Amino acid sequence: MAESTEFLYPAKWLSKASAGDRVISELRMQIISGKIESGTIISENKIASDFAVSRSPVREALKILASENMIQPKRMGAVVIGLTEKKIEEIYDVRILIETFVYERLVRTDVDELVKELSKILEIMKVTIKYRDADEFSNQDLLFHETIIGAIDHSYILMIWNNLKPVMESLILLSMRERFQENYDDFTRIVKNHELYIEAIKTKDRALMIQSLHQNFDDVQGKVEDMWVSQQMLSKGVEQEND
Amino acid sequence: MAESTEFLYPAKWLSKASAGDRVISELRMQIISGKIESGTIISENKIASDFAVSRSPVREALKILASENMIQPKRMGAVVIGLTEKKIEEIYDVRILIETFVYERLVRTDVDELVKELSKILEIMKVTIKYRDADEFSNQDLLFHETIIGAIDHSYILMIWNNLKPVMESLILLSMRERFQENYDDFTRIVKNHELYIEAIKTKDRALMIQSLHQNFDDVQGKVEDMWVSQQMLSKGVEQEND
DNA sequence: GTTATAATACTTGTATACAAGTATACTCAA
DNA sequence: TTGAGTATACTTGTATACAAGTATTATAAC
Repeated sequence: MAESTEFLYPAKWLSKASAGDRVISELRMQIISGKIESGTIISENKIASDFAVSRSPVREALKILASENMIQPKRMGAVVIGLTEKKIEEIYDVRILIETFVYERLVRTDVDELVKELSKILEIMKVTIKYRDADEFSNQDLLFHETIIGAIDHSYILMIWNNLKPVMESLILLSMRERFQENYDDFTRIVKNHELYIEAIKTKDRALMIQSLHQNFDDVQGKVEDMWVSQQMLSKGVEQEND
Repeated sequence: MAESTEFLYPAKWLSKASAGDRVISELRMQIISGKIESGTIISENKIASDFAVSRSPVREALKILASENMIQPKRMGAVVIGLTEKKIEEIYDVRILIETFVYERLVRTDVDELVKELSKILEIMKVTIKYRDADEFSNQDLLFHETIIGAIDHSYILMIWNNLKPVMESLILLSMRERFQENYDDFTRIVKNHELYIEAIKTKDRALMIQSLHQNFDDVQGKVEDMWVSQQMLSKGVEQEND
């Protein structure tokens, strides 16, 4: 195991978290970043000793990560799957699917409160950009979309979001950290996209919505993939087998 | 706790299952059937003693059920949520959403193999109807749709299905058991709907697909709700609070 | 060298013990 | 009767022990 003592997941987001939560979040980041290569075989005992905790919280973590398709249980141990370009595209397929669904509901309701809330989040995002806080920017970016989704009261659409969210979070964290370093100018465009998004919701202009939705995702997706591919290159990505 | 020693979940489906799996499946059935009323407060210890197992498998079960929105964790214990009419509608919203997405992919691929597979499943369904095997019919019904969804190779659409599946399974099991008793004639219509479904996939007739999809769900949904409402009446349904 | 069998070192699933925290009930004072 | 403070009986989170099963390795026979 790599000897870096650095944690990838923001420590401040784990202030009230249990050991299990820490293992889940950090392990996910290590898998998605490629620090743990796909194809690696892991076991409860191995992870437990790596993180210096007992099997109980680890067991919990592996169950979660398996449900997120980050690892695949075998008869003995589990093989790390991680993300591929294809999977990242699939994640955005689902996001477009559910956000389109949500928008169709939103046009039939009062969105004043939502628009105000989104405007607030966007302003906070601008501040995080100004102070180059990649982690908090990622947090607010996710919150922006979660707020939209939460605005329609739909427990199963929300369930999909909640299942997708952790992987998205890791992906966006890694992407934004890189872009704050390498492509700071990206953020003016991201802000503009989000403004467009709010405008589409406010005016209930379906065409504008479709446009901003795809523009937003196409932009993010391309960049996330770039980041991801380079990350994988660094850790000489291993081809996953399809059991 | 009710003194019935009868299990709601088919025992034969649990032949190779762990104690944890048994607790998950049976607990889910008891919640959805209303045997455990919504609003009930449960704890790991309580369920453990009810099922005569230790806390370890129960802990696992409650985590799963929480992710399915069947229970809601509190500071101490968890409150049983269960299903409402609204939530059942929401489940079918999502099914229509993903099956429509899947269909759009299917029209662009070779569906011969899939159509053959679906025809086989449908014939098995007919046999289970003939022999009035409600549980196996439910199994094949779910398999039918899972086969369609699995036909496009999309891990995150499949993930949504997998998240939805257990609750669907319980719901369909309860519904079909009742209909085999009370509305046996329903099944000729169900078979016809599935035939239409296969036809829509084979001919790649989008209009036919939309029609059969909604017809299928509208039919099932109405009936499931009827069943569910009457079940709830039996157990004098408790209004859930929205914490 | 090859193959069959046995020993060993893993693996997961479950039970149990303990620690730390939270709600409830009880006691005592006013 | 009411209220503050404490004791008690819960709760979850984690560590650990053990059982049963699986893969690997070593050993022995040919």
